[in-house]
Formats: sequence, C-alpha cells, structure tokens
Amino acid sequence: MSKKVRVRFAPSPTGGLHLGGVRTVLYNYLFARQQGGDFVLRIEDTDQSRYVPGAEEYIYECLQWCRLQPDESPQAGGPYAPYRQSERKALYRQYAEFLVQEGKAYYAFDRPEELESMRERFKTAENPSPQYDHKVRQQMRNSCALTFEETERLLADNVPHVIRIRMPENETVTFTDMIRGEVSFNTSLVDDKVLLKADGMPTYHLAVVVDDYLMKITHAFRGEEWLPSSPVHILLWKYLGWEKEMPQWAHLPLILKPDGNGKLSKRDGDRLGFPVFAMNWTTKKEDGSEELTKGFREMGFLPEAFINMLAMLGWNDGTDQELFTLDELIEKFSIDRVHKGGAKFDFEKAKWFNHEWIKRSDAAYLRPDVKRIFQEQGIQVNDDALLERVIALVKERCTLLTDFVEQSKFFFQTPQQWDLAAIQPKWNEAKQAFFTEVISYLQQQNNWVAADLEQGFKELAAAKQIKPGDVLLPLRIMLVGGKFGPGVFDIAGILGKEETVNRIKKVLEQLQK
RNA sequence: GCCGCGUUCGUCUAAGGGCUAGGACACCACCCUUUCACGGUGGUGAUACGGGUUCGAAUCCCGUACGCGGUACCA
Repeated sequence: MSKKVRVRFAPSPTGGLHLGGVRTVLYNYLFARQQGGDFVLRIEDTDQSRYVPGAEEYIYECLQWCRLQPDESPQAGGPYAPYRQSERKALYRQYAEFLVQEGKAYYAFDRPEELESMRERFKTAENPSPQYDHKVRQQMRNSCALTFEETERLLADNVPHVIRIRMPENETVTFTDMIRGEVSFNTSLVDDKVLLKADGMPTYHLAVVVDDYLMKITHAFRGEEWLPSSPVHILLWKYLGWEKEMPQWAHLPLILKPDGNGKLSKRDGDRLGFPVFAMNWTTKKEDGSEELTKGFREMGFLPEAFINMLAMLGWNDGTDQELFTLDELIEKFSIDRVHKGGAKFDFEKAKWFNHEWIKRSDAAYLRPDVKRIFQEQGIQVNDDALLERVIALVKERCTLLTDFVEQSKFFFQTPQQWDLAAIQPKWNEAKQAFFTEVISYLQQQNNWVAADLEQGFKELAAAKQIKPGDVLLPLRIMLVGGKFGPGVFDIAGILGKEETVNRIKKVLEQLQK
C-alpha cells in the first residue's frame, strides 16, 4: 500500500495570480483528485518586504472562481496547520542548526556590503556574476573561515548572520523529474544558498523542504524556473535524513509571451490587450494612485473555459479532443503527457475556448453572470425567463460574456439610434406603404410566433411585388438599430406585438422626415 | 561567462524507427444564411542546422545554432 498522495500549491502573496500559477494549481488539483489524494494550499510569505495586503485573499477567491478548492489551507485549516510560513517561523531554525552541526551548513556573518564587494572583486568578463560558493567560502566571514572561538563570540554578541548550505565539491546530484526524466547537476557549480535569513525567516529553499516533509507532500509540481535550484533541495532532503520521504518532482514548462520569447508577464498583457491574471488586480503605487490590471473573469471568461484552455497549454490526452470538463480532466490527466517545452500564450485560442463553452452552457447557467453584466451596464432586467430565452437565442454569437450586452441589449432597451444610412439610399414610397401594411398585419396577429410572422411578412411582400431581401434589412434595423443580432422574426417573437409595432412606427417616422 | 532545460505549420499540439507528418486556433476561398454568428467543404502552412546509427529517423546518438530559465538574506 503506497502513501496517500498529497500535493501542494505554494504561492507567495505578492500580487495577482498569473496564468502560469493557475495552471500549476490546476495540474496539482487534477493529480490529487485523480489519485484520491489531498491538495493543500500553503502560503509562502517568508519575504516580509514583498508582502502585499489582499494578495492572499485574492488567491482564495481565484481558486474558488476556478473551482479548484484546496482541502487544506490557511483558511480551511487542516492537520498540518499552520499553512502560512510566516506563522511557522519558529520551526525552521532547528533544522538549519542541525545542518550546521552536521557540517552541511554554516553561519555566515557577511554584511550586504561585503557580499557586494566580493562580487565586485571576483567579477570578470568570463564570470560576470560570481557566486558565494566553495571557491570563495574560505575568504568570507563565516564559520568555515573563522575559528570556532571567533564564531562563538560573534554568535554570543548577536551579530546578524545567516545560515548557508555548504555545497559539496564535485558531486553529481541526479534525480528523475516526472516530466523531463533524468536530470543531473554538478554541485561545484551551485552556490551556497542562504537557508535561514538574518531575520530568522527561512528562504524558499529551506522552507520548501521542511514544509514538504512536515506536510507529507508526495509530489511537488512547480515552474521550470526552479530546476536550477533543485540540487540544493535534493541535498537538503538527504542531509536532513529524509531522503526516503522526498516527493517526486515535476518541473512544469513555462507559459511564454505570444510575440517574441520569454516568460509571459503582466506587462505583455497590458501591451497586447489581454489579461494575464485570473481576476482583476489593483496595484497600489507609491504615489498613492492605483493601477488596475484586468483579469480573465472580469473580461468575460467562464471558469470552465479558462481552466480548459490552461489545461491544454502544455498537455493533451493524445486524441483530438480539446474540450474537457473539469471531471474529464481529472479522469484523463497524466503527468507523462505534459510537454517539456514552453508554450506561447495565444489569446485568440483562449477566446475560442470561451466561445465554445458559452455555446455549450445552457441559458439558465449563464443567466446570473449575464444579468450581473447587464446591471453593471445600467440595464435592468427583471424577467429572468425572458433573459434566458434571449441568452439561448444569442449565445452562439458571444465570445465573451460581456458580448451579451451588445448582442442583446436591444431586447431590453428600445434603440435610440438607427443605422438609417443602411436603408435610406434604397428607401421609397412603395416600401413606406409596405411597412404601413405590415403594421396593421402585425396588429391583427393573435398568435405571436416567429415562424408565422415570417410567413405572413413574406406573403405580404409577395403580394406587393417586393422582394423579401429588400425589406428584411430595414425591418432588422427598425427592431435592433443596426445590422446585427439573431433572426429578425425571432427578435420580433420575443419583443412582442406592441413593442415590435412601436419600433417599426418610430423608424417609419424618422424616414419620413 | 557558467550551469540547466528546451526546439514539429504564425500559435497550441499528434505521430515514442515504417503510409501523402494528423488535428485545433488564426488566415484565405466557397457553401449555408436576404445582418452577424453558428455550421459545412476546401486551401495556404512545420519536423532549426550538420553529422552519424539504420533497409528506413520528426523519433535514437553526437555536434552546432537559436531560445528560455537560473546564477539574490525574491519566490
């Protein structure tokens, strides 16, 4: 019987949740659900200087919107609480001290200026960014270079210090990544990373290992940017004596900007006009002003589409299927089908997913969102049943939820402006007369059904020797204001007799002027 | 610079030694539609380069190029 699967998503609360972050959540979630495991949310807030108020709440809301709720989190609690690293601060020091005792780590008293000057001193054209590693270790102010007594004295005097891992020389660290296969590194080329900061907080490197161990994480998914520091983490698992419990690693490919190359950033979204964050995020700037970054949710995406699109960015099930529900994804997801290479984000394709999801969602499901969007636009909708009929009629031409406004507001508001330029050039007495008769025909109708209206309208046109094509567009413009919308008789059907007649009359008056 | 990871149509990807390299988005054309969309049919379009191994390579090996990531008391 193997261990129960436990995975975690460990964001740092520093701002809006990025596409790539949501995809990492998704893969974690899918894997956990499929394996009958637990999905935990751990907040990595060890850098107090980067703490951003509201960012943590934002993360909860994103996960809720995406339906990717964690089983354990700071909010929900759980058997391994606390789940916020700042609240676990006291716990990390002992492990770092243990490593010092074991000779696997050491105290370093170097001040920022000293680090800076070391980097300046060793900087050459061939080595533009010197590392704090075995080559310089003995020349720095740390417990490797100082005598035992000196070190003890500095410690006793509470001189600020960090604890660094002592990377061995010339060893090869190898591990099997679930996505990339065997990966190996030479330890001589990795620096002595800080494990415990001067303020007593752990760095990511220590915290991720300690917490993954304590929280019994079995599979660790993270972005590819972590691959280079993975040897540090592997060694830590080993030095701490936990090698047998080490999770299996999976380094996910990056999501790249659509033009050029490089990691997709918030800037790219602003620049190219698409969202990068899951939901709206407001950045408070230093001068007190606020900057809003649009999110997928507010831009009119359905969470199903957002998730579906993200799942396909780097994964597929081997068939031609592209549309998946969350449940299908849970069933079919597999780590070995995740791509190794990064994927450029394509907003057009993202919109296509949303369009597909809007088409396959039923009107009742869409109604609350659409109603809210209408209200935000100042359009009151009181009749839910009517709204649903309208949604069903226009949804196939809406790519974003916000498109419902343009596509259907004329059902709830009489147009105030008409594209008369599209009718006037070919307008004449015969048409004027025809529409006058149309009005009286419509007024006589007791059974107000789109198909009947269409038939009656066409018969009337035939009787007047008018081609339906010559009067259909004018009718459309009279009813909706422009050259858009669903079938014109479907519109009349929903508008009802009175409103339909009024709209025709109104435009007829305009045309007579 | 060094280390690591990548590289199939413009984009997302399929094909894990063997048909004319398949699908989707986007684009173009046509059909349907007396608006727009939906739907349908067709089209343009890719294995980065060079060497091996093999009867046979997108696929395995080596090299080159290019890209990305890392090289912080950030995560």
